[in-house]
Amino acid sequence: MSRASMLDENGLKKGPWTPEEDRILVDYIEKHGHGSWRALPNLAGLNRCGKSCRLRWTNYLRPDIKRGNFSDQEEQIIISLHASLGNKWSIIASHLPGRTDNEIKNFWNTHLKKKLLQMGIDPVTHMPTPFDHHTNTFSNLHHLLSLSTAPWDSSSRLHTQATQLAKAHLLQNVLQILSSPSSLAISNNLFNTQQITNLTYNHPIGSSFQTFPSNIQPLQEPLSCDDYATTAPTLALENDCNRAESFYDMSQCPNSLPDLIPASPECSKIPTAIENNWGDIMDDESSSSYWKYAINQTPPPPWSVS
DNA sequence: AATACGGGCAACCGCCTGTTG
DNA sequence: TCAACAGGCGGTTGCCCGTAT
Repeated sequence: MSRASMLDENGLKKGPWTPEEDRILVDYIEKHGHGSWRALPNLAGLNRCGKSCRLRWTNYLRPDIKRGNFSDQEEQIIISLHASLGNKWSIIASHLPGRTDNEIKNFWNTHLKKKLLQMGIDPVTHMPTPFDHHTNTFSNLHHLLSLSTAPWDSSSRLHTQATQLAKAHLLQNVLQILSSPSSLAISNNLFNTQQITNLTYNHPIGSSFQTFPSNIQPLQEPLSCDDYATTAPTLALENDCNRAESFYDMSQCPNSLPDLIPASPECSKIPTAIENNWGDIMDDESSSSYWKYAINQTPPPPWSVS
């Protein structure tokens, strides 16, 4: 199911593996371990380069490879981790037992990327598509709103996600307008624009990203199993029961995830001015549920100083 | 029925990093 | 300190197959 077999300049075979080659490789590794990959082909009697053997083993023949479709939970983990890590497929794969980096990479490129685009999210930045200054429209907002009002299967989370994204999208564009030079005076009455750049909100499909595109979330220390126990109740408080439950469902406490909301208790304090204005812009559900303030600058913001 | 087209994915390529002497 | 080597990683390629025309 791939390129036709051929020989490279060293006479080593390239292209698809035959069942017989697979059997030889598996037999050898089961008996001796892989050891030096470069030496393995000769020792095992395979006319392949070591690299090809390693890839075949790690991506296909390893006994702990999980086959089949990705679950919703796996999807969410991939999206979350990609928002934090970018195309670090091997690290993402380390959080999904039985999945290979290659498999996740392919899944991302063929499925998730399109899915995010359809939802109006840039798959690179994980941010809603920005305000279109040429047409003076909120690109994709209409689409998101139509998604949020369309009939949905009750088992699907997309409905909620689309609603939340539409709200987030609207808010982001409002913020952009407020932060424009012509609106600076107005926005300064609401809050310091420097502070805006550090606002993050909890991505409805499992990640956090900033309202302004200048920064990507830095890699956080992975969550420990205990962190999951504390993260899930937080999520529940945020009215995101599905996601909270999904954390609880990780019964075997899988590999850790980055901290999606980089906020210590004091850091997560939402400034009153912003909170009040959010309330005017957003409804109750989203105004207080999906936003947190991350303090990562010095000096601390005025509202954190009594 | 034949052909064109596009999606999915296994495998390869080339670069980067860590290790060793 | 440096070079050589091995392994790992992300990006890309190209074939197979299902679907549309």
